Amino acid sequence: MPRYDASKSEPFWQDAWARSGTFTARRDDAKPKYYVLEMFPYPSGNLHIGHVRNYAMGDVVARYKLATGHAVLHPMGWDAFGLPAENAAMERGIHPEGWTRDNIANMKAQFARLGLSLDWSREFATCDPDYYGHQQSMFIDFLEKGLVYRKNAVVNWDPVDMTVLANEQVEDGRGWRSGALVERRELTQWFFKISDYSDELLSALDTLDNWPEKVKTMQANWIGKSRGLQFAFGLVDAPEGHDRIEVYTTRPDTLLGASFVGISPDHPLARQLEQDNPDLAAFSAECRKMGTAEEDLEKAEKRGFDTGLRVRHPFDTAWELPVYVANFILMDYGTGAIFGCPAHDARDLEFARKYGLPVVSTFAPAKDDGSALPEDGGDAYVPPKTEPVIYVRGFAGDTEQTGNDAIDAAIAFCEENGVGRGVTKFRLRDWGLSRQRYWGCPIPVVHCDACGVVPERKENLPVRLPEDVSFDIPGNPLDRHPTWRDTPCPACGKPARRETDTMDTFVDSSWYYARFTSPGAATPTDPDEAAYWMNVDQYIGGVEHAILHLLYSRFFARAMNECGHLPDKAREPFDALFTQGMVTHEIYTNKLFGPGYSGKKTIPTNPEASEKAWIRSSVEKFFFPEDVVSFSHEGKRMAVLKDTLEAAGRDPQNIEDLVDQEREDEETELGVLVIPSAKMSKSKKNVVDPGTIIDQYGADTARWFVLSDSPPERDVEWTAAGAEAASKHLGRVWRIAEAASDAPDTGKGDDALLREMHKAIHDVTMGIESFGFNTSVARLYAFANVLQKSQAGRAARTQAARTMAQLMSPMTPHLSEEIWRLLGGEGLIANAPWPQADPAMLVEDEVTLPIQVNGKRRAEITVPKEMSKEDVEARALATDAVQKALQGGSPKKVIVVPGRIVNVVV
RNA sequence: GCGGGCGUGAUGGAAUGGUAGACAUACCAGACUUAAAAUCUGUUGGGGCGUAGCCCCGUGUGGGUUCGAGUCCCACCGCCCGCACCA
Repeated sequence: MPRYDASKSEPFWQDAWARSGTFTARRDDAKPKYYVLEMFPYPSGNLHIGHVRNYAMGDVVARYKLATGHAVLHPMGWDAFGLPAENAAMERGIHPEGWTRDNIANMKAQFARLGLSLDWSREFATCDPDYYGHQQSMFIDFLEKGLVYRKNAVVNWDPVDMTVLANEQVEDGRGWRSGALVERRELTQWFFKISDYSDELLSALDTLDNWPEKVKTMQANWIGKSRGLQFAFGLVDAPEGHDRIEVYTTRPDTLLGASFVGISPDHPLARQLEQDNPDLAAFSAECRKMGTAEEDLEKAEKRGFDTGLRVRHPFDTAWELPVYVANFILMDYGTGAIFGCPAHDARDLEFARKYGLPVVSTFAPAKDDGSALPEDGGDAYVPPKTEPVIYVRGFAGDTEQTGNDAIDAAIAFCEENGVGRGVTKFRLRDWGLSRQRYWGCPIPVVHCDACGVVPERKENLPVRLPEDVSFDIPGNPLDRHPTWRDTPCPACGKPARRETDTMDTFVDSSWYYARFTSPGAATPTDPDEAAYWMNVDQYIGGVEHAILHLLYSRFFARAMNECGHLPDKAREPFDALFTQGMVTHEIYTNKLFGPGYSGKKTIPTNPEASEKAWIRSSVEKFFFPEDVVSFSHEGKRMAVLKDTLEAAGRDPQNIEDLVDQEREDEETELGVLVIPSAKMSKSKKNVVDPGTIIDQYGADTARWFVLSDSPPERDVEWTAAGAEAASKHLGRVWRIAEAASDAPDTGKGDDALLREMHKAIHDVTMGIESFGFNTSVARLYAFANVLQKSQAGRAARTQAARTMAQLMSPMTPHLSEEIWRLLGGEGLIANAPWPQADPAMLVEDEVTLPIQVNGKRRAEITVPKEMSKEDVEARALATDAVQKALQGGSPKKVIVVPGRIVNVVV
């Protein structure tokens, strides 16, 4: 028999599947339907090994569901709009569409080699005018339903490139290309009214039983429902038009600890004051010279500007508080104004200490643990709201109560006394969808001097992107494209201008799952097909999408439902969600100047060496795996450059030579630092190309590797050794199958093998059902070990080997088909029904119980499975170890957990 | 900064609150071979002792709950992900 040759087998079976149409989704009312979807990729040009892991997982589910008698929908497409295409266009003078289409073609060819059970007849890209045309028509539907509106919002503005920057294009407050300091600028932009659904999006999380808890928690925190008090501080000597400052607080119980009022630089009062206060104007301008990312604001040093204005405390009009304009207060949150209570908020405390403002505790720990109060230099005291505390300056409710009770009491008190009202607010902001870019879905509205903002007529959709554009001038090409931009008003027919903003790419990915149910429909969805295929039974993707993509999709499904594009049951579109971990790979970086050097970039003491190091680092911050020799020494991963090793005449095979080289490099500061488990990226030179792996070992090996070892939700480290091991095992499986087929026809059975087979069926099935692919793989290793050693005759071993092939088929479909054919399986293994475990074969007659004495294992006994608790206890007490421990006395307590353990307490 | 997660042998990891280390990698030893590769077999958490056996320690660190904790609770340390214009 020839060795198994993946390079011949894999294309053969891929062709066989395609010809038989095995993976074409078909409605079949005799079967339950199953819709499995993996997050579609951005067509960056190359599939990376992380994609392989994502799609291999989805494929296991899809193939398993097919084998268990489901009508399976398993589609694939392309999330094709986005910034990288425009960046490529600018850098290389090419067109974003050409670049994108080329990348799609490349990646589709790479997909084909993986042997995934995808229904390619449903493929589309979000940059297809057909797809984005339907998106435009839904935008108009949403507009009619009042789910879209316009308002001002700030963007990152690059004053040199005269363009809007994405957050990722801002580095240390500067534009990534121009290096200019970024400014915040207000533009009128389109928003989806996702905030209308805040409560529903939050409460419906409870119905998502098959979503990871962590994702639901993250979404709940993001939506951020809070109950608080909204009230106003009256201004002393109020300037024109501003007699009060509205604030919202979630901690009204700390009102008597207030020491200042802070307002956003964008607050109307701040804006008015800066008119005739140049210092304040300068301060506010400084605040606006910051990126829009929340992270930047939060990390920035807290700064304020004393306006000189004062407000009266609502409980005591003689008590006045200063009003600051502060850089950490966002106009978008609450009312754009807060009161600061330094004793119970770390940020307010930092601010108060900086500006010498009073710090007054309103409550203290119920149990004095000796730590200093905030007014005595201690940390801000912010206990969980469920913890009882002593109110030293409370004004409502009991002296000792929880934060929650005190807040309720405070709101009630304030309402009774007419100081304010209790309100529920959400952190969730409306979804700004406008992007000042070319490569996205055009927003289908027209601006007319006479009629205002008018939606495009549906019969004119899609509003196609013009193809004749160039990227040699900064800014959005749509803005300067007169023949595209100038268009008659759909309402009055007079000359008007198209909206030149395009949509956020999150819009594209918020409904693709629905389009897959009827990709050719003349409307966004075909109601009948959507009713059949929705919901997505299993959605699989990266945890990095835990909040935005999934929240936006949940919103979109609701909005689509209200416009008649999705059935009621699809308002919550993903029944089950699985978030898989990344595939990582260690990186080899320059010790002195690479990242991860603990941030301590020490000044080198040896000037000559440092210069060399600098020269190298300016050329290479990272090294390719093939340019280094990596090794482990005293539990540390180390690496040296092949070049330096060779120059020094050292042997790369000799560990001592390697260690010597490493020491020497240390002294000359030319060392290579190994950082394990780094996210793959081109710039870090640690990307593993699936193509290379498939060339070397075949797709089955790549698939088997990414599914083995690590639990799917956790990151997996790509190692050459791991891939090698996967390949070896698949070779062994093939030899086991051959041996079974060649075994003498003795008719000899093997009871142990049969039991192992049924256990394997059970455990592998459980593993797949519960996304424990790594444990399924481990079980298959164990089964292979037993089968390999079996002395049974041909029939028994063939049956076992065929079952093994079936159990492996969702993971290694090509090899499994080959074995299936070798062992006389009927038709394609992909169509064969999933094997069933016989429950009778799973139970053991006897169990071995560990005997513990005071929780430590001291002996074990083997007893019949059905033995009574009393008998087990007697047997356990009779063991030497227990007798020894008892020393003639009697046990204090004996715990018998049937079938599990016996614990004797002495 | 805020929110979420993770931490177990040399390595990836397994373990409904019930024998920690399944399965695999790596290493070592053996078989086969002129040799190597491939393949097959076996050993391997650390330490100790009176070494057919037994004892002690051990799941990032420190506490706690429990007859019993890798698992639950609290605090800390380290790493990873998200933070609304990357996708």
